[in-house]
Amino acid sequence: MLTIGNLAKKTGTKVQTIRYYEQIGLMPEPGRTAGGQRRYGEDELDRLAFVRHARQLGFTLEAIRELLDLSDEPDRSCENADAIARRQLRQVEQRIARLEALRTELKRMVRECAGGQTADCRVLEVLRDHSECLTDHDEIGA
Amino acid sequence: MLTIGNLAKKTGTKVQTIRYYEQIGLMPEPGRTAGGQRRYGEDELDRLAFVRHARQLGFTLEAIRELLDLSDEPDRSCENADAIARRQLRQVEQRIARLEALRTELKRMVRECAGGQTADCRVLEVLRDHSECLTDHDEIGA
DNA sequence: CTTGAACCTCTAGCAGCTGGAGGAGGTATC
DNA sequence: GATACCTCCTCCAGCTGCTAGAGGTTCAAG
Repeated sequence: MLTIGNLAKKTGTKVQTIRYYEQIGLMPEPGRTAGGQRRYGEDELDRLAFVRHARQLGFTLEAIRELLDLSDEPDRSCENADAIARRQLRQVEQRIARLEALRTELKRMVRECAGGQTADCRVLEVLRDHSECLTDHDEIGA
Repeated sequence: MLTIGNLAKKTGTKVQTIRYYEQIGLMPEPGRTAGGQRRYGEDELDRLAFVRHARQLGFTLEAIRELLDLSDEPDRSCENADAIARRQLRQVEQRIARLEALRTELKRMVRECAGGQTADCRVLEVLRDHSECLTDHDEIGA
């Protein structure tokens, strides 16, 4: 039986985060000691590891919820899980493409900085003059 | 003189966002009509365009605040602006590297999905078994 | 002068946590 | 059995960067 602190250590999660997952229903309510402290078993450890791994892969908590539901029904088709993973892959690829455009522009800004005074600073100038850039990469929400 | 709605249109910003920027001190308090509606001039248009452009490049509002301060003092050295841009570039590059690692792993997951039942689903299996992965890319905060 | 769009303020909410206050539980040692 | 000390508990507030809605006012066109 693991305390919440030990579970946190084993999975590289913060204690607060585990309680948060419980609160939003991503983790089950665990057993408690007489004094009211949470105690966890192997099942919970596995589940949390799954969640954390999926988070590291960038899945949203909602997507993870779906994946957990799927993995609770071993007889169902794999298609759904596959679709979720593909969607995630597409999103990652979009983000990479956007970031690469940003990188290009940032590199240009930095390269052209002559190290003079801010009045002539390319960095500031580029930011001021929107027309110099490729415009259509809408980061911001990324 | 621009209404907030027109300013929003010209800069591709939402009205609410402009008011939010004012609230956090990123945009100045503009003049008002007798009835209390905001009216903007060229200065504010330029400033907002600067902010939006920097946001599209992924700068945080804090970084933008610094850049705005710098560009208000044309005599100061360009070094600071350059440092901020370089920092941003580094961050973008790190994010790209992380996302590329994720892409690799997601591709592997998806490629190996045989389309069977969830009991044998590679997608779920990979998420369950942490040992199969390269571990050290800690997305999550990205 | 009337209409209707655009404006106003204020509050609350989103994701995904993180941190702190103030207090109780658990365990090792004396 | 007492003491010390760490971990645990709940509850609430805050972070970034907006976005949405309620409920009411102003402005410009016709």
